[in-house]
Amino acid sequence: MSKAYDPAATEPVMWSKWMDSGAFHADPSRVLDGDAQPYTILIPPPNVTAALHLGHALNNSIQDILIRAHRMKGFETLWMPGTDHAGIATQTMVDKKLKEAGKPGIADYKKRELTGEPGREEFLKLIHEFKDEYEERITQQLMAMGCSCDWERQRFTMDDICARAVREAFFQLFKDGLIYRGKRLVNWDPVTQTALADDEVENEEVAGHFYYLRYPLVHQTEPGNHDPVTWSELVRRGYPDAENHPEDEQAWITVATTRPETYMGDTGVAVNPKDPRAKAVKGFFCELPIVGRVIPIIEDDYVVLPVKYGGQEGDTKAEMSTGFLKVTPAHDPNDWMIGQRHNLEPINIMAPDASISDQHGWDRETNKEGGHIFVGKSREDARKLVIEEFKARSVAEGSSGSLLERMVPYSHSVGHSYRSHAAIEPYLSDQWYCKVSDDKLRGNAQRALKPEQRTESSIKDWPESRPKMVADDTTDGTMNFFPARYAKTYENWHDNLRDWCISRQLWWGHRIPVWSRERMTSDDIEQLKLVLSVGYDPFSDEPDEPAISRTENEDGTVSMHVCFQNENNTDIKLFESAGFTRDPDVLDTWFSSALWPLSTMGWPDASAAKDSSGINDFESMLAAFNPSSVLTTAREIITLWVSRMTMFNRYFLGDDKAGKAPFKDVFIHAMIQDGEGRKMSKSLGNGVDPLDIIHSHGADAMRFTLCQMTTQTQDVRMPVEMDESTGKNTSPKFDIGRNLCNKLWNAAKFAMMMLEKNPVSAGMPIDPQELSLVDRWMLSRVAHATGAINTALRNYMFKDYADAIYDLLWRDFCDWYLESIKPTVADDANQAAVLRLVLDSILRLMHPVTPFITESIHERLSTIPMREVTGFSFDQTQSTGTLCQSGWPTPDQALRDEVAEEAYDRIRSLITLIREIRASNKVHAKRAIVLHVSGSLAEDITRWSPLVETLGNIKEVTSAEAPEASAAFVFEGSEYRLSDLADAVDASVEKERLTKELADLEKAIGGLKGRLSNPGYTDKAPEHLVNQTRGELEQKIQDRDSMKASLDKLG
RNA sequence: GGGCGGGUAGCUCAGUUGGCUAGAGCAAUCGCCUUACACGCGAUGGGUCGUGGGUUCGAGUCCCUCUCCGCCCA
Repeated sequence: MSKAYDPAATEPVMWSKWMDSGAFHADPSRVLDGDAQPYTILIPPPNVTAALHLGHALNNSIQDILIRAHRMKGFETLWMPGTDHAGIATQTMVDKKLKEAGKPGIADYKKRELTGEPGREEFLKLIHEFKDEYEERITQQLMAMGCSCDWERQRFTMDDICARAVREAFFQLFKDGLIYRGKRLVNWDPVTQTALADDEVENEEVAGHFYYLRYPLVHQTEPGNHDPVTWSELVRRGYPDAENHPEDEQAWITVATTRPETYMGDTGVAVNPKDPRAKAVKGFFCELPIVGRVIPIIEDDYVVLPVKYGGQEGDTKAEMSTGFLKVTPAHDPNDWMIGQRHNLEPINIMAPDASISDQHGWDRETNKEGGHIFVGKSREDARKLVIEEFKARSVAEGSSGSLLERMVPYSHSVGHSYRSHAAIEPYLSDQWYCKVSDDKLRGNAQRALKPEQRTESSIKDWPESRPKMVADDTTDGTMNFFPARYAKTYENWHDNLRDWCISRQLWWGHRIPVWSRERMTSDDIEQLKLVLSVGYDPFSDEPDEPAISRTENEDGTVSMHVCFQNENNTDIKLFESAGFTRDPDVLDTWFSSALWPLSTMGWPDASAAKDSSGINDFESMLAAFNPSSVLTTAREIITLWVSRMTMFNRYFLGDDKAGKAPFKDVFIHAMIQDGEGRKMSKSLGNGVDPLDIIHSHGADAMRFTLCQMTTQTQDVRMPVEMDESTGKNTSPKFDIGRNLCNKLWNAAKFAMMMLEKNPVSAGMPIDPQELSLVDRWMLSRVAHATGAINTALRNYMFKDYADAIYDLLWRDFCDWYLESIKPTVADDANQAAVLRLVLDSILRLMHPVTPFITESIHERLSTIPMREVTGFSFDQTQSTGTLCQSGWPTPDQALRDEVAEEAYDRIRSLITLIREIRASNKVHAKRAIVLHVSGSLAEDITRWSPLVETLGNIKEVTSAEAPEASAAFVFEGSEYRLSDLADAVDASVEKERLTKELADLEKAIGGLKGRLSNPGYTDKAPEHLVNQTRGELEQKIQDRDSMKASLDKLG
């Protein structure tokens, strides 16, 4: 074996070995035949937009640890790999890359499409090429990390298998009325020109202004005819302060807005009914400056009262408010609600790119409205122009002050696209919605949660969300978050859930399987019935028939939407010939992600599932592996993903639409930040590439370090440094993992050298009682570590796992066990057998975290026969000669040897004392010294003397009187001496050391005495504690007295 | 505005129901190329546990106040 572990030489070889062994392939029949319990993890499919980052490395290391440990524990494990098509992200990424390369972008392909050329298809081909490249890269990365996925089953959210699931799910939801068409405000991204879901919008604080605009008041005598309202009229109606204005001038009200550019879309002004001015302006109208539209003043208690009229002091909104609110239903969600309540018409004044337009709902010319100067301006330019124009005008000719009353700086949060980072425009459009607020979706998601993780306040607001928990229920109350606090995030999300906008105006994604025809008259419908085959009723609800929904329009016409279950339905052509066209939009990426637990298992039709690689054993996958065991993911997608998977899994897998949750546990891992607590990102340049770390430190080193970092907190920090020699980012934290691997390598090298000298021969299991102290101690430590690791795995405490490995390998095995057995192992057959067994166990316990190095060492170790120790066995697995399929250690409780542990701990304390003296007297490591023992413990020490001699480099343990030139120490109350430290012992060094130790003892004695003289303590503290304190004090006094005696001798 | 996480040694983090002198790794210092490992071995120094208060015989741990950093939601 080489002097140092070489990951680059080892990892590819071990990887091939695993792939050849077929160890990662899951066999559902073993589960269904009862040969093994299933253990399943579905990979959170990484987006095909980029290579994996360190966060992925962490998440996938964790999953591999869980999978590998359970494989060794005898479970039939399935780790389902795959990637996500990431609709908007991928499409914008490809568009950007094309533009950077000077090639035509999506805008050009859209033009082609308009001229009848194949634009959409051609562009999708380009995205597919991009996807293939990144999918390959991601796969390579996961393999380089050692991820033991079932690679034969790798999926992609847009492959045929997944597409079938999406089609079926959409059809069922559509048919059940849980997908509907709605015209309402969406979060519109004007850059990518698509709608976004609420959770794809990020709020950012933006420094802007509050603009105070004056709207003149008018009477509307008849439509199109209006007269100014004068201040004197307002005085008569009791409008406060109206008397301070010239009485014959036109009166105005002031609205405050952060978005003056939307004023062209105003269709009302609202005032709070509690406002004292409300009565005075009742029945009046406002005339929109420049545009000239006359809009009503309505009363709505949504309007915030200004402080002057009853608003709360200190409330920023009340302090900013004028009491009058311009209502723009088509461009603000709150205004939309007000508009709904008061029948105000929404007027959309923007084009999809957010420029001002009179072509998308603002019928400016027909209504003879002004404002043409704003048309065509971007929303930013329009804002400037509106302000300019208002500033230059006054309410009426001759009146004082401009229409722009004032501007106040104001910073507020504005929604931005999580993809393009453009400010979101609330935009009126027709979209498809999934009715997730329905109890069959939301309710099932809530009820899936374990009762202990629900909060009473949530259940109180919504009693039907309480898990039913009938006997043998495997549906409600089964899902468990780790750490538990994240259940709250999940619960809270559902409490405030709104319907999910699932259509996206993109090309890259699952095309919506709906054909529509808008505004059909009753004649059209009769004609349609004729066009369709004789006897065919488009409104029937038979299986295999398309699902049809109708929306009644205001003008009495009907819009019809037809959803076909299969692409090859012959009726599609019929409907198309009747004027139906396919919806051009695609589905939100999360729609297919939400089906991941189903689509990857061949749902809905296992027998028909067959993918390009020819794998066709989906037959029992769903039954064997759904629900999965655990989902490990990042907290930011608890809502986007975890919730929706739960809804869909339960909805589609239950006869009564209340099936099983898709996973038993949900583990939310920490987020890796840089040393300053910032997110790792490309723009900050503080990211660390997993492949760089694999090259510099090895995959195992990276995995161990990540495992050790994974605590239960929500963020973990990783100081990032630039490696000067490679110009790449790295972190000193990975050295821990590399050093650990090297330690293991060398320990194994040494152990096998010993085993060559003293080969183990097979035979009957050894009775632990026949073993030496140190062997019994070591087995006890393995048993202890196994228990600690099992507990850590059960609770997803990965740091505890890493620490248990570290302590077992480095502290117990290397520092003490190997050092202890050096002189004896070559001649002690039992000891050699224990060494063989312990090393094997350590390899097995470490394997899930550091798979490559352990597999490599195991390959050599397995050539040496193993002789077992009674009580020390391994789980049954489908062994194929690889470590990754070898059994997990299952030591009996009886191997936990308290007596051996206590005795060995005493020896270690004694050795530590001896080493301290050696160090303070600068005794060379090679110089063997003499230990003089006396007192009651002399017998024990003599019995341990071979160990003491080895570990302390003692050449002789004697009861003979020590010579003058010797160093004293106190162990368990008695004085011991070390002699032959050097040719002469420096008395002053000795004196200094003993004096300091004496002072420490005195201090401790003082503390203990103080505690015991406090009656509060002796009366109230538990008796065993008080006794313990008394014993301690006694011991310290003995130590002190011995120490004093030693010091006295020095003079 | 609501919710959550965090503030413990120079750095990264442990610290279970309150109970030994608050721990580990790295870094630092000193000594060692001791025949597995210098990616190592032995030893040493280093902390008012964010602030202020409370409960208790006893608080890093429980309660309250304030403060700073970060995340999520509105």
